[in-house]
Amino acid sequence: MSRNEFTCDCNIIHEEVVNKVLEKTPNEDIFNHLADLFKLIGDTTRCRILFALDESEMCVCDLANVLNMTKSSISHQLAVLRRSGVVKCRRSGKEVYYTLDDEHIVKLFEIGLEHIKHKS
Amino acid sequence: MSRNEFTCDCNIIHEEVVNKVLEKTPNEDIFNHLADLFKLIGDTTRCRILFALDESEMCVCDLANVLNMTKSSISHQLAVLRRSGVVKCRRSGKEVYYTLDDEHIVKLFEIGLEHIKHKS
DNA sequence: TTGACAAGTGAATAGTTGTTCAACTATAAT
DNA sequence: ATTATAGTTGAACAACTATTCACTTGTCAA
Repeated sequence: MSRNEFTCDCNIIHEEVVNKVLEKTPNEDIFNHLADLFKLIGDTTRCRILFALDESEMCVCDLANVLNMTKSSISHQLAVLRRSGVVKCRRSGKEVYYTLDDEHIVKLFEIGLEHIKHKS
Repeated sequence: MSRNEFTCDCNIIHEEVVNKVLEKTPNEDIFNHLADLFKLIGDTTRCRILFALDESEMCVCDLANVLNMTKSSISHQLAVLRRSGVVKCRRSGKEVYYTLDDEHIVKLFEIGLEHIKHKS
């Protein structure tokens, strides 16, 4: 019944602790979603885009100027953010305007900033 | 004085917006640190380790059993987490016991879980 | 309809990263 | 001392990812 029949290469040392923790462990999907969320904001470029959009709605060219990067690069990252549902966009003429579409992102940044202050 | 002399390949469309956002933009280090923090927890294995350690102090073998992974794999990830200062360890006999060492990690997970609930 | 510009996209490249494997060190027990 | 077990570590490999480049699409104005 122990787990080491599979890929773990060692004995259980504290069976009670392991069982208690296993009981409280969320299922795999939860961890995958959590990791995906943090991976999404775990990139300097995407962090800067999201920070910028938190200040103001912006088109791709504006963002490219703020970040001092190419339109293409920004556009690729915006596509990632849009697919994950944290930004949304609307077209107006030739431009496409992006806005934040997730109330949790800003909270995560706030705590992240606290963390940095605390560690430095 | 505009930024497009460098790597940006387009014109500023809304100069006021760009300037306003540029003023409020934190410096590069902040974004690098933020992204590093989220990258750190943006991995399924490290998420699971941190969740487990939030339940109880554990040694490497226990963690390997909980996650059903090899000791080596767990040890590598614990080294990453330790270098970043989010876990600490103490040796007792042959075993090395790890604990959470960062009050912000749990908060980040809480908001992350809210996000997931909200989106599903 | 033609030209100009904003934006999106697929393929390629370069850099990064997680796991495995095979050592190795550290500690305890016989 | 020898053996066994816990844990660490460096190198190698595979998988992933961010940016670049070239091209395409969409929209507006002349």
